[in-house]
Amino acid sequence: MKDVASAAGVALKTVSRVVNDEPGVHPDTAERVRAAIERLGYSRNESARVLRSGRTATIGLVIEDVADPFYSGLSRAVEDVAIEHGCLLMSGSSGEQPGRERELVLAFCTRRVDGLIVVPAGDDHAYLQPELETGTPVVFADRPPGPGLDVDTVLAANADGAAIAVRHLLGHGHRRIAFLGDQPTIYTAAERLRGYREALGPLFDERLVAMRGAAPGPVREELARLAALDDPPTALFTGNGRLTVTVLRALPGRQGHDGPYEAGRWRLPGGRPVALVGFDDFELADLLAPGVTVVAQDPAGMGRAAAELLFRRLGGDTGPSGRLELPVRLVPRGSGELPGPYAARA
Amino acid sequence: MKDVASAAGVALKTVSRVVNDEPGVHPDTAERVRAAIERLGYSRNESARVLRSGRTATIGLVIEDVADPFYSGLSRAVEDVAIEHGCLLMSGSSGEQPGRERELVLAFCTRRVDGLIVVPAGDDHAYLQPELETGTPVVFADRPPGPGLDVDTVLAANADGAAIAVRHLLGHGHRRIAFLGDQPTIYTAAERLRGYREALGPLFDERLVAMRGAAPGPVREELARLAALDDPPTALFTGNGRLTVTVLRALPGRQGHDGPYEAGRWRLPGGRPVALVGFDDFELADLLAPGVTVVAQDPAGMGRAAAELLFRRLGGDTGPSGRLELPVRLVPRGSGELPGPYAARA
DNA sequence: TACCCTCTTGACAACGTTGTCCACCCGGCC
DNA sequence: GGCCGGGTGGACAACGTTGTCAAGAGGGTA
Repeated sequence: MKDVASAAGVALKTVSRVVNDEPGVHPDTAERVRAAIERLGYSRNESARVLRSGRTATIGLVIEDVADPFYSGLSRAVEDVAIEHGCLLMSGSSGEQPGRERELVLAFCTRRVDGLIVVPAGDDHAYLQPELETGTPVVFADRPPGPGLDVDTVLAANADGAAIAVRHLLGHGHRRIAFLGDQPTIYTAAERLRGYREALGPLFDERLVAMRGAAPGPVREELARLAALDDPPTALFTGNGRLTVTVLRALPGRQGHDGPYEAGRWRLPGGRPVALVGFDDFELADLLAPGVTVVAQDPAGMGRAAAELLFRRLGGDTGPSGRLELPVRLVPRGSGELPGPYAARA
Repeated sequence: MKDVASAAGVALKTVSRVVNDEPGVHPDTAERVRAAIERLGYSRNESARVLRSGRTATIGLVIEDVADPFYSGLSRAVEDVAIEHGCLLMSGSSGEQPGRERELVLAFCTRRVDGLIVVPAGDDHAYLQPELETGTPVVFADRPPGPGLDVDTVLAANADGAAIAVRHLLGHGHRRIAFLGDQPTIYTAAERLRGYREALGPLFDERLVAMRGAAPGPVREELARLAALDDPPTALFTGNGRLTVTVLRALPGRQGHDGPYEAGRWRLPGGRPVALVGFDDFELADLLAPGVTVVAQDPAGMGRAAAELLFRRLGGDTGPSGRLELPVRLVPRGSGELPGPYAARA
């Protein structure tokens, strides 16, 4: 900027004024300055600007994993809203590790992001308190903050969605409905379990619950265990998108791999047909045979809602913090409509 | 930092030394300073640090769309390498618009990222020249830079991969092999077309080429056109992951939707069975019926390679810029092994 | 005791920008 | 002619950090 000033034969401050479109500069002078800027290929040093003004025009986003379609959809929506507000996005994946979540958040804070959107991995967020006190707005998405932290939060209707899935299966004549979910320490998994349990009421049977995560090994083991029960499930409810896919891979009745079974329905190990409803939609769910019935969340909607809340705060809204619960939607595609033993005759 | 200094009863510089683990501070003093830092909840202002040192410990990534699994996989790999080097990632989606690509790159530059990885949308990158001259290293990924720009580049073996796919289909007795690709203005699409054409040699027929992008409408139209030819294709080669999925959705012979056709093979509109090989792997390709044979790229490998090149430059490597071509891999799953009319008898 | 050396600490300038305040020029008015 | 006010431009400090350099303390040696 100094160079531009001397090249244009004006003072430093005049260049600053031109760059910031401030009033009080003669058009001719401004033109001379702009020419010098062009000639020297000058670009303002944002760090110095931040140092003075405190605004980075950058927001931070912490998610579990960009490579998970749920979070990449959310990411994209946040980015779009950020761009609308002239902001850029820094993002990081915590990989479900509380330590990494914390490191990312603090790294964003030292870089003085204007605001933060966090999908928490841990449940202790005391480390965020000082940042909140310095006035950095934070919005939690998908999972609520740990105790004692008072921030805006955007959640999906987890328990509701699970109940919808279970009632759908009950309505098709199923009474033995298994739940395969993520570790119950994860908020969304616990909530979905709660919805599942409440919707089942007295039909709830602990032996039909398997919450050992989405790794193929444990999923296979749990499916084998469920299939070997005296009174095995006639329907499965899977607790998230990754789990649904892992389960589908582990079921023997799938197309082109099924050996003795005819195509067109999913089966437990051993061969009994089984109905299936998954939480979370996923691409190609409609192309499988049969199509996979899901309770769909809207990741982009969640990202947009969180980002809009954040920018409302950045715009100066100091009202009490709120909690938003986004609705979910049942998408019937065939796998959840397989009639169970108690189905009403047509 | 000033507050910390006075709280600990030392000079500013001493605090700076402690914060940066510089030698020459008495352990007792350092302990006192650390206590004060803890007590005041101090965190270094990275902007000021950048202003002095010039390093932001941040790199920028411009891709087409984070929500596309190819790019989100690439993103994640870049992020992992960045974290290993103590860097954070800023990323943005250009949405295939050259103007947006440019804006993102320049926005990253004014924020003084240490380096950039770019999947270009446009083919004029003259605007990058000044940044290169100021010493910001740039790596192009997936597509090469426009003319005149001398930077490291990581590409997939696009033409090779297409040729592999075509030879695979030829080997199974197909002679009429159609190509459905993205707009030929996109580098990867053009390269794949080239590989397809070269592998077909005299069998190449312009009428079997459809390059109108991945939108469902045009894809459906092109499939209808191909099916109506006098000499219709017996095999399809699709030019990228999104296209493969769009084509699968548009084919009538799919499971649970097919009416008169038996399951287990893909069919053209009208009912003729058709073999299919796609460029790019995608999740669940193995669960479809039949499984979709693909030529798989490695998005994470590409991200890692690009990031490692970038950090080599940041580490001071000033050698001539290079071009890396990553191999691709044929994954047979059934759809590409359907025998064509010229298949050798068993 | 004088000297030198090392270890620790501090004062100060500088990074590039913006906010504050002041100086100047010009025309019009009393 | 003196004064005022608006329009323009510039000098300077400040943001929070780090690099440079020098000063002081303490110990060993001549």
